[in-house]
Amino acid sequence: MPIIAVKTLERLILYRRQLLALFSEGKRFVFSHDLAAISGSTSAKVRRDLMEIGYSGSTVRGYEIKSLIRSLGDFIDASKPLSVILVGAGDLGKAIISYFLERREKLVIAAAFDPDAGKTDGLIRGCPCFHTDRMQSFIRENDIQVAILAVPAGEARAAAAALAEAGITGILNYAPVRLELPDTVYVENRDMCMALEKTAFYARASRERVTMREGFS
Amino acid sequence: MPIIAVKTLERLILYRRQLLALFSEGKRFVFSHDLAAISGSTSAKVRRDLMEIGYSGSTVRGYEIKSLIRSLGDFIDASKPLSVILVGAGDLGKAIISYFLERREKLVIAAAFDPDAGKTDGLIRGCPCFHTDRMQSFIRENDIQVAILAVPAGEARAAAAALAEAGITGILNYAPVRLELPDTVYVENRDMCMALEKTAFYARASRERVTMREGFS
DNA sequence: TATTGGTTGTGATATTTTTCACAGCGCTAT
DNA sequence: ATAGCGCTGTGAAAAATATCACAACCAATA
Ligand SMILES: NC(=O)c1ccc[n+]([C@@H]2O[C@H](COP(=O)([O-])OP(=O)(O)OC[C@H]3O[C@@H](n4cnc5c(N)ncnc54)[C@H](O)[C@@H]3O)[C@@H](O)[C@H]2O)c1
Ligand SMILES: NC(=O)c1ccc[n+]([C@@H]2O[C@H](COP(=O)([O-])OP(=O)(O)OC[C@H]3O[C@@H](n4cnc5c(N)ncnc54)[C@H](O)[C@@H]3O)[C@@H](O)[C@H]2O)c1
Repeated sequence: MPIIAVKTLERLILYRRQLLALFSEGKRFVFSHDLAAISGSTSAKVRRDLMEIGYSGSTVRGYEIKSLIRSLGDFIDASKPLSVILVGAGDLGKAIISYFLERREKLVIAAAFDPDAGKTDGLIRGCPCFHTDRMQSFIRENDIQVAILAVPAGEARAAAAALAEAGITGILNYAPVRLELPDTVYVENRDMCMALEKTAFYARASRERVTMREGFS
Repeated sequence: MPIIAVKTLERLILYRRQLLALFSEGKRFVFSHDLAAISGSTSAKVRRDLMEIGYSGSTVRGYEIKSLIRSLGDFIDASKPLSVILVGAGDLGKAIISYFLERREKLVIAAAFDPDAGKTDGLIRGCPCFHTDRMQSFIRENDIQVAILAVPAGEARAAAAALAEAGITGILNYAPVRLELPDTVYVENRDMCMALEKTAFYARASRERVTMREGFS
């Protein structure tokens, strides 16, 4: 039912990044197997993924990087540059703001919101930070669709509900909490504990594999 | 070929978290459909996932939470509590340290490493922070397997290579860079830009879906 | 004791995603 | 010309993952 598979979208986003790097290195064309190699994919997958967005290359030169980047952008990005808001200007929130300042992408953090009086109505590294009271009206007035949620776990559900009520349709959630929201809101969970547990699991598996191999040699 | 599917592992980790919450609420038994509801899964998937780790419940009471948590732990966790190191004590790194201080999990950050003289040989919120020079010997002496990588993009490749050389088998990578490492090292990428682009994409899709539905009603 | 009701564990089936493999193409070199 | 090469686009097969659906189970109840 979804127009495109999640995994395909992730790869498309990755391809675009790698293509931008290639382009800035002066490359103008790329073959599916090269793009695969630098993206950790396979040539067949690359070709299939690009087929998905209706892009065609040449059998002789491969894909023209510039136009492919444009096609990927047409597919991935919104027509207008997208504003997002940050909810929760704690340690993580501040790190996110400073991270986004460096990068000049299509995605910009329009404002941050935090109930803590010490931080409100000021600027965090150039990004305006308002009191949470003003969050919903800001979303409505500026037609914000996406929010990054970096509030304490105990606050996450309530904050997410407020976001959904104000019309947000996508939440990037850093709190280790499952948000239960109407399915009009897309939630992407970035749970650090989960990521670390997963990494630890495969680290262990990897080490055991190596140990086993040594046993054979 | 992998002993367990990635997605299954992710769900198992999630189940455990939800079960811990249920247990602390005083619940002692849970049915597959309840666990599914709070984990965003389905009852069939829950049952299959638990089958995967060889856990059995009762048809009458469901699963006994305490023993299920134990079984999940046996499967997911290492036998000893696992130490991880943090590489790069910048904004993100510091946020990660303070995050892990709050939580008392099986996973502990043993030390941080940063080449910046202003931070070295000191403590960051109680976590020892050493100069990068000492990183490899620390890994070897303490038999560290897992590292969290939060260095600037330009440094990521070199830092990852150093980690791999010292024997790290799992890297949780926050830099927006694809690491090319021998396949003895498991790499989990947590690319924030990718996450945000993905969220924005589905936010847009969701909004369009809603708009379309309104058109029908 | 027999019936009911609601659950698990799991074969069987359906769907999704990946991989295979090759026809067909356009450039190059002869 | 035309043969050869190495690539793309894609149908078809395979593999991975999710879903269905039901026998077997057991406590509660009549
Ligand atoms: N620090 C990390 O590296 C890290 C990593 C992964 C996940 N997380 C999660 O991200 C969240 C934030 O982490 P942190 O370390 O920045 O915590 P923090 O306590 O430093 O910051 C949380 C901020 O949210 C604000 N806040 C509280 N309620 C709010 C509300 N209703 N609306 C808006 N803002 C509100 C607080 O005033 C505070 O400034 C937590 O849920 C944490 O579990 C953190
Ligand atoms: N800040 C965020 O929220 C955020 C989010 C996603 C991804 N990232 C990525 O995470 C990384 C770190 O982000 P940040 O905001 O903390 O950057 P930062 O510049 O604040 O911190 C980077 C730290 O790494 C240290 N460092 C440099 N080279 C090193 C090396 N070889 N070994 C160990 N440490 C080294 C620096 O001294 C600095 O303290 C970047 O790659 C960034 O793109 C950051």
